[in-house]
Amino acid sequence: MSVSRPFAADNRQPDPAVQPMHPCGACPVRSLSICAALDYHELDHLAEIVIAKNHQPHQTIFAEGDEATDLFNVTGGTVMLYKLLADGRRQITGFLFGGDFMGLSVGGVYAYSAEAITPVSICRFPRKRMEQMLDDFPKMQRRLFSMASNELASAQDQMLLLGRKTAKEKLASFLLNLSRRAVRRGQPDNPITVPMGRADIGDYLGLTTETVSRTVTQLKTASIIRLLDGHKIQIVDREALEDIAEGL
Amino acid sequence: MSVSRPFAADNRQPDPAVQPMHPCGACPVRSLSICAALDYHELDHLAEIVIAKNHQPHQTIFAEGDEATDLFNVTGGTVMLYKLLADGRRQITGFLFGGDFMGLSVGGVYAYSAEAITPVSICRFPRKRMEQMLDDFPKMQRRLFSMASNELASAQDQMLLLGRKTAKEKLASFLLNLSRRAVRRGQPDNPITVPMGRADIGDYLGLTTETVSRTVTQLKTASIIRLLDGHKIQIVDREALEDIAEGL
DNA sequence: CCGGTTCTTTGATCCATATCAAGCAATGGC
DNA sequence: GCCATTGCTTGATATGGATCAAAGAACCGG
Repeated sequence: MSVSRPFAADNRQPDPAVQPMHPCGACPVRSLSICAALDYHELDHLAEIVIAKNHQPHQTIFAEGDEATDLFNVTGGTVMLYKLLADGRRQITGFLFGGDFMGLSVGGVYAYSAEAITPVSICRFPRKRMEQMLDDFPKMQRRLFSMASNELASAQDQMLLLGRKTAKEKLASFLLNLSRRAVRRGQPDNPITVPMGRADIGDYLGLTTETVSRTVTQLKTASIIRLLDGHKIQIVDREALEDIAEGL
Repeated sequence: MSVSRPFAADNRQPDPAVQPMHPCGACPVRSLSICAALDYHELDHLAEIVIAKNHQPHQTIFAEGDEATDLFNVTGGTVMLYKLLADGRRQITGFLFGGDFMGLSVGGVYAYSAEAITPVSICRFPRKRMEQMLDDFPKMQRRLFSMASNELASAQDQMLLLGRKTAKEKLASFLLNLSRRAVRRGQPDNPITVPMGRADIGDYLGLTTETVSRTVTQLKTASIIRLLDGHKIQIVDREALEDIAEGL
């Protein structure tokens, strides 16, 4: 790893008494998040402005239209971002896991709501102080830009999915995405943990609960996946799933 | 205007013999694009690396999967960005007009294809030299980030549209977006110019050509819009259109 | 461990939009 | 200015997924 990690390097345990300002040093998702742009020293500055918080399932973290005072980094658990129409129709625009960030705003207000699906731990960075940091650490600015670019690319994939894929193709794509993202977090690619319910999956894929359920059953019956206990799904035939996801 | 423009200020015409390196100085969309971050002096550096090009309708500017060597800025005309599935199903992820930029990449290759719809003029910035500039001019980095953030927000709006809106709501949203974007370019908000065909609109909204056509007819019959010559549509009842777009 | 709540699955039916099929209108090359 | 091509509209029919309905299955608080 190119980032220096003195405490790991000399095999000492970080001592909380010596490092009271380093909650970030031990962060399990640092290498995935905005913070990966900073070395151990620069992390000090970040640690000074960060507020760590936990949220319970169904708790709203911020709502669409709220004044966008903070940027957030998910460090554990699953969060969903969504937008609503006046009559309650909902589109989930993304599921966030450890290492993902959220809170980009346009015109000073959040463009979507964020709600915890599982118990969630989150780092909150006051936007103003964060912007100051971005000026001081261009590396961080780049990192944020690169993460936004990635988000944009996956938003475009999602448009293709929503606009042009069938229910089966949507579900296959979704499961494979969960698998790929699990790998990025250092988790096994199989079986995958699916912490969100059928209704949430539906609102993410532009389907109803019932169609999600039926389509899961189809893939199960075709022996492409297997449902396990504890919100887990085993991918039995990944190649078949990939073919379906690409519309082959 | 806060950006200094010496030649405008003293009422002299820019002399091409004296200003051969200032194609950007006279750019009609400068205030909308990446370049807005730069003052007249800094623009010199940009002008040095820029390559201006024109493209004819149906011409591909770059293709999904191509090595992402450049960033682009549309200065005139209409461009579409799209992704394809193996069997030819297409999702248009965006229409670009003067001032819009494109070419963000992930993993070194373009994530979508870009094709001219009308005759188009484009500024092309070699990525490598552009990145150098971003380091030298943090303002520009910020500008790019802010533009990417806006793109992300409208991508999320589009997900809501694709996943949860009806054909009528989709079309109403589309027409209003065209109108709002025309205003940003200093054009009248009404009537709007709709340079793309029904098939392209369909592939943008997740509908077929026929459904787009039928839905346009519906709005026309309801006297909410009127079709004019030259790919123009007049919005007759904007409030009704807005209500439809929001699902009211 | 029990009863209530919530989530998931399955079934029957419906409908918005896709698909298939022409006819019609605009556009462009010669 | 005419024909060929392409794009747009309209009509008839089909269908994937929505909706309505209800029976399991998992979960949870006491």
